[in-house]
Amino acid sequence: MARAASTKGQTRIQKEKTEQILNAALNVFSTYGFRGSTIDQIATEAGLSKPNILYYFDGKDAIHAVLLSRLLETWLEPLEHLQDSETPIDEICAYVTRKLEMARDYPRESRLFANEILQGAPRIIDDLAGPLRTLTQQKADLIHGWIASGKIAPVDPHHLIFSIWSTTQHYADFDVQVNAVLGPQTEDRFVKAAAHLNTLFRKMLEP
Amino acid sequence: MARAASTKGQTRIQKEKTEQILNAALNVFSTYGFRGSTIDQIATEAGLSKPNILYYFDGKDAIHAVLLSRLLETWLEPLEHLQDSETPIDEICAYVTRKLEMARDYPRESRLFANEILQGAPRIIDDLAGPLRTLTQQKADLIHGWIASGKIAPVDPHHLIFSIWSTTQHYADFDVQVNAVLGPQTEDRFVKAAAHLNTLFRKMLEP
DNA sequence: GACCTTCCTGACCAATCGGTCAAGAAATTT
DNA sequence: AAATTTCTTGACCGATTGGTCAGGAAGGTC
Repeated sequence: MARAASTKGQTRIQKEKTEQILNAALNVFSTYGFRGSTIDQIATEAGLSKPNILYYFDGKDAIHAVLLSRLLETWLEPLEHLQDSETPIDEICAYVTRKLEMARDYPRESRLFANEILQGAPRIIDDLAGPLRTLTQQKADLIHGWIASGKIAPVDPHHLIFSIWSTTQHYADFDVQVNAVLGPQTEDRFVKAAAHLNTLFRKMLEP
Repeated sequence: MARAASTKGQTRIQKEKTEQILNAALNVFSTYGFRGSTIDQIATEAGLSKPNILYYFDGKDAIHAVLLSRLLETWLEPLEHLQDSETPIDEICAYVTRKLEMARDYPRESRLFANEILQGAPRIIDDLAGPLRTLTQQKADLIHGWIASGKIAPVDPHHLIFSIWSTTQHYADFDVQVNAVLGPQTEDRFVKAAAHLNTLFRKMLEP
């Protein structure tokens, strides 16, 4: 067991180096996926030697596992915040905005997730079919309630959620394509995207 | 130069084996990305020996290149078909439907593309910034014309196109997640998705 | 400053990687 | 059926992979 594995009793150096490694690993894994990434790449990126990486982590899998579990913690948070409201359209649009902000501020995490899903999600399939499914079903019920009371237009709640996920994460995962198509005028991309997605979902949900 | 490289004068066996290899390679590359895939994997998948693969193709890169160029040929086709019409909303919805059908019928191609983009699109960045950008700009102008004549509601044409790409491809690229969240009731997924996306874009575009 | 723990690395290992090659097997042509 | 071309593969190569280990350097404690 590597030193950093125990969450308790970390020295100053341990905290620094593990974060340094995880940050470098996030860069590498989010770009090349698990199988396409090497410990050497992570070591170079982190400015450390390979054996030093393996001093803090039990192996390539262990690093990836920490990143994934950290990711899943924060990934579901925005959806968890979706709650009953007198103005459900605003509530949903606020969720869209939050998701888009995450795509803007945490693109590496988004791509790490996308890579894992694309490759069949071997390491997180249980989380998807478990907690994520439960949470999604719960929020789908909430949305269904809004429909039943005529507060929003009738839509398939699950597919609405898929639309929100896909449209927002697109700006992180397909960033290269978005840049290539829009050209070098990069600055207000997320502002325009926010406005666009806001109208998109608002118009769809108006009864 | 491997035998299969010349498009002309292929023998029966050459045609068969190259297709066999490309099919296997599409399975592997679309799942693991370029760097995460190995020639051995492709060989096993194709039921051939590794040297036999390399008899038909000049190397790993060559196989991947053929798959990508084939992909790009067919990938832009649906968007190219988007043309001026008296009923632009129907025209756009038809495009959405076509894209969704491609996600249903060619999920491997979609994932191959997604993997390439996620990994920074090193091999197709020129196609993105060139032909794709030109075509997208052209269709954005077309959409802008519809807006100017009041036939559809005002939207950012580029971001509209992004929304169409992301929502449709989501059902191919994030297939595992969609399955996990929706559960084993898989059959009419694409039917429901089609209906959902139809209302989504129709309501957004109505003036 | 002596002692103990933590930290770091060069050298190394077996396995796998992309790719080569000579030589034999199978098709095809004559 | 002989000659020629096409096809296939076991054995092999150097480079890279994930990972180990002994031993030295640095940090912290008394």
